[in-house]
Amino acid sequence: MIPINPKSGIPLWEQIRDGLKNQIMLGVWSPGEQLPSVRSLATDLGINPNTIARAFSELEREGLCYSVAGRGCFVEDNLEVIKMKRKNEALERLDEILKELKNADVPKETVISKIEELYKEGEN
Amino acid sequence: MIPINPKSGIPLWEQIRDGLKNQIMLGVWSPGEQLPSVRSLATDLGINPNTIARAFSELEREGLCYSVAGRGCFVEDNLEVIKMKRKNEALERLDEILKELKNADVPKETVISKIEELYKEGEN
DNA sequence: TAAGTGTACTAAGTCAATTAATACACTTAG
DNA sequence: CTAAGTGTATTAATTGACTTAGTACACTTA
Repeated sequence: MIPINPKSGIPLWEQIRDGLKNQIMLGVWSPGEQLPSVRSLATDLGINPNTIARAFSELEREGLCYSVAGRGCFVEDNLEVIKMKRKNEALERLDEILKELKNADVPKETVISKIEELYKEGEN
Repeated sequence: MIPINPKSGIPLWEQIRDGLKNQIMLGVWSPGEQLPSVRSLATDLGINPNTIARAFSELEREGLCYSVAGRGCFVEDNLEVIKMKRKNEALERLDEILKELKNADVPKETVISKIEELYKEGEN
């Protein structure tokens, strides 16, 4: 069951999206497995089916699942693809920041030392 | 004269803020120099003085100028301080991205090669 | 065919943001 | 001291976006 707090100020569809995302990432639902239907979740949580559908739609946009009209919503078969996509997005943002730092005359060595420092902390 | 487009969807105060920011960065107004007054800009552009004041307030928050009640709004004397602040903000964002990349198992070498590549392009 | 699925369209309600009207407080030239 | 100029605070109206729900539609499959 996904935790819902209507008074939190956070939109219901976001709470549902994040709850499902967590479950998917934790492996509660296996790749390719069908997620609970829009209507069953709606009745379980006592809210409108469209709100669930919105959450599904966002998850699909993020690549975590795919919906088929008349059949249901299924967990993405290959979660590695998603991780790869996120990696690439992060690398693009890195490019942006680096350009900005270069324009601000931050020397290359400063940036590199930041990296060395961070990667030293863990075991990666 | 600052370009204004009321139909653009971008708030007037943001357009004014960005226009003034550009002029300051380009040196149209010298450090310490008094900017046009809230009311003169308001009548020039045909909008409410409060909208101009909002733009000024934001510029002050960003450190590009400072307002004195009864006297006027003046360009910050030391623009280098501002550049330094922005540099630090960019470095903080760099930290965020690096953490994310590390979590996504992006090897240190990939990140460093990105840096080498970018800094090779220009003359910095 | 019937029951289940996702989806599209519309509308109501809420809430935040923008903008303006107005009055206030301060500084300074005269 | 006063008047004209400055920025600022408060309030309100309006607009617009967002969330959510109601309802109907289109598709799939047992």
